[in-house]
Amino acid sequence: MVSDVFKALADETRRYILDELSDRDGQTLFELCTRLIGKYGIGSSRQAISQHLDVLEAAGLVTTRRDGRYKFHYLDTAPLRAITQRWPTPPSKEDR
Amino acid sequence: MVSDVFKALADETRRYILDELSDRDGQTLFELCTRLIGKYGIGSSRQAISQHLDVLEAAGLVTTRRDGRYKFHYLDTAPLRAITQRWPTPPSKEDR
DNA sequence: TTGACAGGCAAGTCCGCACTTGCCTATTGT
DNA sequence: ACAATAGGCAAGTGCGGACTTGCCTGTCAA
Repeated sequence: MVSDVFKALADETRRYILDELSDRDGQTLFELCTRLIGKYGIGSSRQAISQHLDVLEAAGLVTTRRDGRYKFHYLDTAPLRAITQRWPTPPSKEDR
Repeated sequence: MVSDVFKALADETRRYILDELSDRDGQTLFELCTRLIGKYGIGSSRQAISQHLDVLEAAGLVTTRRDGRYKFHYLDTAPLRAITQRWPTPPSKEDR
C-alpha cells in the first residue's frame, strides 16, 4: 500500500539512512551500521537499523537485492515526488 | 527552530489540514474543524485541531494572522523544498 | 453589561513506535 | 564438518505524541 512515505521520513535515523544510501548506493546492513556510527554518531543496534530498513522498504523508498548471504539496499526517491505534487511549491528565487 | 517538517507531515490529520488550506487559504480554526469533518470525516475535537495547527506553525508550514477574535491560517509550502533538495529526485517521464 | 462566540492553557490518558534482548536460519570459507 | 559471518524473528520495555476533559481569556453584538 506504499505504506506511508511520510511516517517513514518522520524518524531522523531513517533520514540519515537515506542520506547514507544517497552517498553510496547498494550497501549491506552491516555496512550501513558501521558508517552510520562513524558519520552521524548513531548508536543504534543492528536490529534497530534493520527494522528501519523494513519501514523504508515498505514505504518504497528503499529497494533490496539478495545475493547469497548479502542483502544490498538501494535508494529510490520516486515516492518523494508525491509530496511536492500534493502541495505544489512555487519556484524559489534561486530556482529562477 | 523550524522544528521538524517531517514530523509535522507524519500525521494524516495534519496532511488533511494542509490539503484544506491548499483548497481555501486563510481559514479560522472553526472553519477548518467543520470542513475537515464534512470533507474527510475527521471527528477530532477543536482542541485536537488546534494542537495540530500549533505543530504545523512550528514547522513553518502554516503562518497565522490575528484579527480581533479571529485567527486566520495560511499555508506555506516553502519548507517542503528542503525535502526534495535533500534527496534529489530525477525528473519523471511526465515532467519531460 | 452580559451573553455568545473564537480561541488558549494545562493536566491526564492511551496507544503507537523506536529500541533492546535473546535466539534462530542461511551462506561462506577453511 | 564446523566456525564465522550476514541477516531474520519475536516478545518485551519505555517514551513520545495524539487526543480528551475542564476551565479560562479575550472579543463583539444586543
